[in-house]
Amino acid sequence: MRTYRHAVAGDNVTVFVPETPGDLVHFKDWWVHSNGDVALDTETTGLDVFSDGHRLRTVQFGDRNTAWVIHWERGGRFVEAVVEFFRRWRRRLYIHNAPYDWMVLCRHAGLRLEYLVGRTRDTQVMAKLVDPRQPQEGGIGASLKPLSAFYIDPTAPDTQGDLTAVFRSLGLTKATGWAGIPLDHPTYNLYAGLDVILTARLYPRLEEALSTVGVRQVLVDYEHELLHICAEMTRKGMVLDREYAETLSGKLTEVEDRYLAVAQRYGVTSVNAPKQIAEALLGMGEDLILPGATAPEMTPSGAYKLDKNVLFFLADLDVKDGTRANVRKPNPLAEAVIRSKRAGKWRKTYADTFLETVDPDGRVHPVINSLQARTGRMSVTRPALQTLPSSDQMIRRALLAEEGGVMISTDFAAIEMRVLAALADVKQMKRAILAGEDLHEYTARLVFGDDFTPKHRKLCKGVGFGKVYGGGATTIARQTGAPMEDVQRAIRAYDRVYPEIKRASARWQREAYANRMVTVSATGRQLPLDRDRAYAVVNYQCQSAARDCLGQALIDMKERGLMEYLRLPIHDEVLASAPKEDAEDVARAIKECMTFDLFGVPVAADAEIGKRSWGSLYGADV
DNA sequence: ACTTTCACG
DNA sequence: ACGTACGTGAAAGTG
Repeated sequence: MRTYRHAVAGDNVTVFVPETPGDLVHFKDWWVHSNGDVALDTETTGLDVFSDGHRLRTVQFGDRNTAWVIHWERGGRFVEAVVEFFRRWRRRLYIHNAPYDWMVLCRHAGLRLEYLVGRTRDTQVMAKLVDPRQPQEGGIGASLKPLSAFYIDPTAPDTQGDLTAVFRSLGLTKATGWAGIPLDHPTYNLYAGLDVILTARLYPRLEEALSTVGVRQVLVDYEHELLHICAEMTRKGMVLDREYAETLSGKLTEVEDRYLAVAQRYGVTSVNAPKQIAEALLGMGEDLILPGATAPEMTPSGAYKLDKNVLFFLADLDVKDGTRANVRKPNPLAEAVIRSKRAGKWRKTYADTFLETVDPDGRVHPVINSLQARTGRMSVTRPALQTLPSSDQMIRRALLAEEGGVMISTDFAAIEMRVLAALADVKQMKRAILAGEDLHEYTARLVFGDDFTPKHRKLCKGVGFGKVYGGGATTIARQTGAPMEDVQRAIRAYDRVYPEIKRASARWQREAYANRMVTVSATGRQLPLDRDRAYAVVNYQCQSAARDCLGQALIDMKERGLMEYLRLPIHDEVLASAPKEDAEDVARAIKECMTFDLFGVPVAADAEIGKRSWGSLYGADV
């Protein structure tokens, strides 16, 4: 038996690494006689759980003073020792970022997700419920290292970061190190063990912290249900039309190169280098001043701003639909940059990522972070399926329903406005929603009278967004393109018609100041505000409550037996795949789960049934 | 590591 | 007193 000793918060802790079947007997003695819960972690060859070569290397178990690193990779009795633990263990498992280890153990140890889910408390979820901010926003950070440093021991080692240094000393990289480091490497084993000891120590501290800030157990349980649902969706994944994706990648490369060649004629070697492009454009006699402005717009660091707005204007194209704007002479360099850059982004970020992440069965498994944003919103990575272009079906066309199935997309109708009406108890708004009116049309009529125009409606929609986002007249004018006077008039009228919004904002801000700058959501979520952006409280309240509407709807869907159809949550939308003949029923059931009362405001949803590809729900049929 | 840009809700 | 657009992930260039 290898043993390693280390100090954690002044205590001597021990990491045991069994080397013989005889050593494994001691491991069993430990867990059989343990009378508490244990922390669990795994080390693998990489993050790509669903790829062909992915392997499980070690499984670690521990309490606050002891860790056992079981070398699964050795096979035989070592594998049996782990399997026996899971067969007999009936108490809690503490896991930091559980969905990853769930996937690993399901795939490599053949465990049932339900078994693991029922036993797990995820310390990362608990930490995010105490403080959902990312480190760059002033939070502690959700990974084990900063949390351990904060809650347990400021000198806790950076087990991941320090290992990267070890990888380098062995001639390995961050990418190859996890697979290539020898199984017996002392640092690897010590750190593998420390991770579970730290997780075991983190759990009670987080329980304390949750109770101190007043997060109720029901919210913790609800988050764990969502963790499960999202893990099921990740595990199931989505069918990729691989041939289409390959062809698409090729076609995009072609476009990218063709327009890069045009840009090169003007001395631009990279379409992603704004500095070069600005220089070339100035050399062509452009002043980079947008209509209505008196000087070129600059970035915070003092460079010329050369984003889509500027480039589309220079190319005389409409930013929204890409058609000719006919307001100036098109600049050919600007147009080439737009086209090459877009094709490059779509290829690299989407088409190629599909092909890089697809599993041997032709499925992609997006990682769904069920509790990611500081408002509680979910995020999706590898690939980032929440951000596929929607202006064109080209990219979404690559993702398919199951064979013989169709895609169903169901989205909440104006969820954030409805949530605002409910949370702030906006009387007139509630009345309009209950009467089934188009909210922005209703507002336009109240503000501009019965002879309001579509422009007035658009403006009122913009003001509504402004209210939800906390924007002012300047931004709303810029976003809607409406004249400043109209915007100001609409805002004044809006405040008259819906006075409760300002009152709620003031109340939420006041309460936050009295509560360590934290506003508490309708579901009891802690939402820390930035001191210099207290106005964002309206957005945090709305975005967060809307996220919980989606969360509750997902839980209801699972309870109604719809889990197998669910593919992806997209903030106010749920994407599903169902057999053609069941599509109507599934769509209706999903829609019912997304239809409910929220403090007297009806929350509604619309379901759309497409064809086999996700793209069929966008633009022309496929 | 930071900045800029762009894809989404 | 007044006004402030919100939340993400990803790629590439810059220094």
